[in-house]
Amino acid sequence: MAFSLPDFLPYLLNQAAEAASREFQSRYRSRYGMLRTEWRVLFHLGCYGELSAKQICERASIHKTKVSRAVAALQAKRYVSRTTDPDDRRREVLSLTRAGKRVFDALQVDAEECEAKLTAVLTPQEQAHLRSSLAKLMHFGS
Amino acid sequence: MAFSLPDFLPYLLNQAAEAASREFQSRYRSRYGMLRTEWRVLFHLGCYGELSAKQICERASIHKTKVSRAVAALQAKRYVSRTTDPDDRRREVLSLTRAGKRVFDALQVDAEECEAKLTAVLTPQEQAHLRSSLAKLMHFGS
DNA sequence: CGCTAACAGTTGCTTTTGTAACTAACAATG
DNA sequence: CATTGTTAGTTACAAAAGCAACTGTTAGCG
Repeated sequence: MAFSLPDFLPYLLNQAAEAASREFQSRYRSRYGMLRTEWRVLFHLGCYGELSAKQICERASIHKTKVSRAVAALQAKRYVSRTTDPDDRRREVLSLTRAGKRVFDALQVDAEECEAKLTAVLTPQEQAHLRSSLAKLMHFGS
Repeated sequence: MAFSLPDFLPYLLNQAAEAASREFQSRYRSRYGMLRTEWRVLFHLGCYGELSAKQICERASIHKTKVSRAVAALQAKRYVSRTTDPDDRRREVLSLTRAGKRVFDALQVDAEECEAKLTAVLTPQEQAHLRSSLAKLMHFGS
């Protein structure tokens, strides 16, 4: 039986992911000069509150050097502040500054618009199925 | 209403795509020293026969510089050969060498194994829905 | 305690990607 | 046919990612 590239899940997933990302990317990039890892870190802090770099790495499965540099960039933009955890001085607790919260709020609106555009091509049932399947695949290797 | 990061499609899609890619990546990387764009180019030629770089760019929506470099790398590995199209001497027609075909055949087996592992976490119906939704999202911006 | 191992995070160096400018070939217009 | 514009593909330079080695801190164990 012939192999079909457009049915190969890693390929299909990647194509869909890139198409979806492009839409949102234009917003955080042009307006705030942020990189992909940067908005992710910002959103993690915005959605879940204070976290250490390590916790972000685990939740998002991003490598620690990427997070480290994203945090440094966000700190340079004054969106994120850090304090050393007094109970474990290796740990740096990250949180959004007021400016960071404002940017998060603004990008949240963009994200919702983007989500609306994407989900518009799917029925509510398709959306539910998609999310459920993606969630299963996401935790694949772990 | 609170924004939920794990329900945000660009994020969810990306996480799932990366998880799925990791599985296959280990194979083409360790065994053939190939990069992501390289296996894609190889598979395009393997699945569809002779193509120009431009055609691969369009089909896979990969930037032309990435394809250019992937083709150069595949040519250096003697997996791909090129001939100038006599009807349009700007055009370079690419095709797999015998060695390239062998590698393609081997990787096809790996791809099918990988696909099987991934689809194992989904029912046949879920798979069908997933593919259909991904296909819709894939052609989003175009 | 003192020693070793593990951990959080950073930095330096290499590889890969992105962007823009380039070459070479064709096409259209006057 | 000259000139201007367009296309296929490459290359040079800058930005970003990956990897390994490093610092500083905590934890375990003799």
